[in-house]
Amino acid sequence: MPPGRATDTVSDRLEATPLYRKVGELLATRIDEGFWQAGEMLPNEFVLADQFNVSQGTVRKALGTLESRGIVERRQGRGTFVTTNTDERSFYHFFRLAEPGGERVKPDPHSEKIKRRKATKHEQQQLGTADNTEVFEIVRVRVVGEHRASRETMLIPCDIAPTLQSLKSKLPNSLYPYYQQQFGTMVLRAEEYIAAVTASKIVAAALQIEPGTPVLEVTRTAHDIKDRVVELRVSQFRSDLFNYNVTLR
Amino acid sequence: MPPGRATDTVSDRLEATPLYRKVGELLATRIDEGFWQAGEMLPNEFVLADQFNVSQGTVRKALGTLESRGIVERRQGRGTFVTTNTDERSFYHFFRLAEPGGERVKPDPHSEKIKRRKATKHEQQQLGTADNTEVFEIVRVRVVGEHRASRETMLIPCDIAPTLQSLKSKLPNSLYPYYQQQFGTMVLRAEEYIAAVTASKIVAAALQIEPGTPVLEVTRTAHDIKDRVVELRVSQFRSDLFNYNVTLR
DNA sequence: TATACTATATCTTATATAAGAATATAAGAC
DNA sequence: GTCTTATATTCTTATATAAGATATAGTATA
Repeated sequence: MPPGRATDTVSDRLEATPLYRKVGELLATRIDEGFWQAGEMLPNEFVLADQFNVSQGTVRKALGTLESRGIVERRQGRGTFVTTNTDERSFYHFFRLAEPGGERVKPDPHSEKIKRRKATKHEQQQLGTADNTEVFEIVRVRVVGEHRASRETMLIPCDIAPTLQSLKSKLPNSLYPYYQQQFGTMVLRAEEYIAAVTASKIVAAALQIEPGTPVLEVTRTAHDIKDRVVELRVSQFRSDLFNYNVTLR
Repeated sequence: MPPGRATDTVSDRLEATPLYRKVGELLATRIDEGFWQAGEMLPNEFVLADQFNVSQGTVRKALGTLESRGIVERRQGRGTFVTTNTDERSFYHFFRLAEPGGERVKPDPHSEKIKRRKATKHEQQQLGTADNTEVFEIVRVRVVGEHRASRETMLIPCDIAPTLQSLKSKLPNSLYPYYQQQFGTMVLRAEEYIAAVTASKIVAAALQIEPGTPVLEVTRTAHDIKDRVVELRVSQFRSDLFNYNVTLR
């Protein structure tokens, strides 16, 4: 079929979107809705091309956009797979702690508390949810070797992670893989605001440092495929032993 | 010409690189060497295809990689242009200051000092240069409205920016566009390490805050097309009024 | 018979090319 | 000046072929 159909009219001229983008959107929506789950293999390019009634190259280009957004991973000769937020991946993308001027570090969980409460007005606004939203609040301390590294306070709407509190065992090391496995929520983007503050008594106790010591305070909103906010997080990082590392391009 | 030639041997099998990547590398090298300058338009896809003896589609894919690396910008119907590091672009990519939880801010220069000196051993190592490297050291303070926002200390090897000190007028608002215009050096990537520290007397004076106040200290290496280090920079940011913002994906 | 190796078939994504459409700009007609 | 046309550019789509990965069947060997 030639790209420009003979039936072009003004009305569909207005909504002229390239085929590959339409296909890409449809695929993204399917994945968001759990049609294909984490780690699952998508049908091959030719099958998808058949389903959408386009050529393999067009499906290919659509899949390329999903790949660059981190939604799928592709391997020549193997197939196209829904990205699994493994611990590794999750840490690599969303946990930026590093040796000063050097390699990134991977901390271990040390302790955690979880409770259910109502979100404040401000939190509701940040989450983009209605009034009276209930959230889980998780406070977790992490260690690197012998040292306390961070104290994180996470806020997750209950309707996103309904069974979170009934979890009997400890929370998994990384939450985003858990969100994905349990609730089909795929964290793809995080927006962070970093400040230097003095450690409060609570933070100092958690990080085993003197109150008043400067620490990094990182405020984050985490977003899914459709850019919905799925988590609020405020973390304090010990900054004398570790740095926050990021690459700008 | 079909992709796999009948003359394939073991030796050229080993160096099997897709055409579009070879073409991309050649184009990147040309731009790095100043064959096409900032803002200049490249020949169109068909002309380049002719020059490299490949099809338009292959050139197109190569240009796509350069575009995603930020080396060129393309506009349908207009052409492909070497990216100009405008002030806007430079600030947007490489200056991450923002209102807490909100919009990015664009500060103005307030004062600056420049001198020439020998790099220390450690600096040489970070720059990846030989012994006895001479550098320019620039110290600059920036303001947002009435408030001091940052104090930056930049280190640039003299051979990268030979005429920097002879500059009569004030330094331009943003340095990277200047590097590109004057020396053909295109900063594409910056690696940053962020720490929370207490303001020293010098920093406190520059930022007009009390000594001991926590400030953000950002240590940066800036890299060009070929990933050479072209600048070292240590910046202190006032953190009570501003935050460091970054998007992770 | 069981096991290890090897070729082969088949499934997958990747690469290269070609043709036409969409977009921007300049030149020409009125 | 304003509209139309021409021209130059990138963008979209389709097609054919290559290349990578994996399972399977066959074969030799112990």
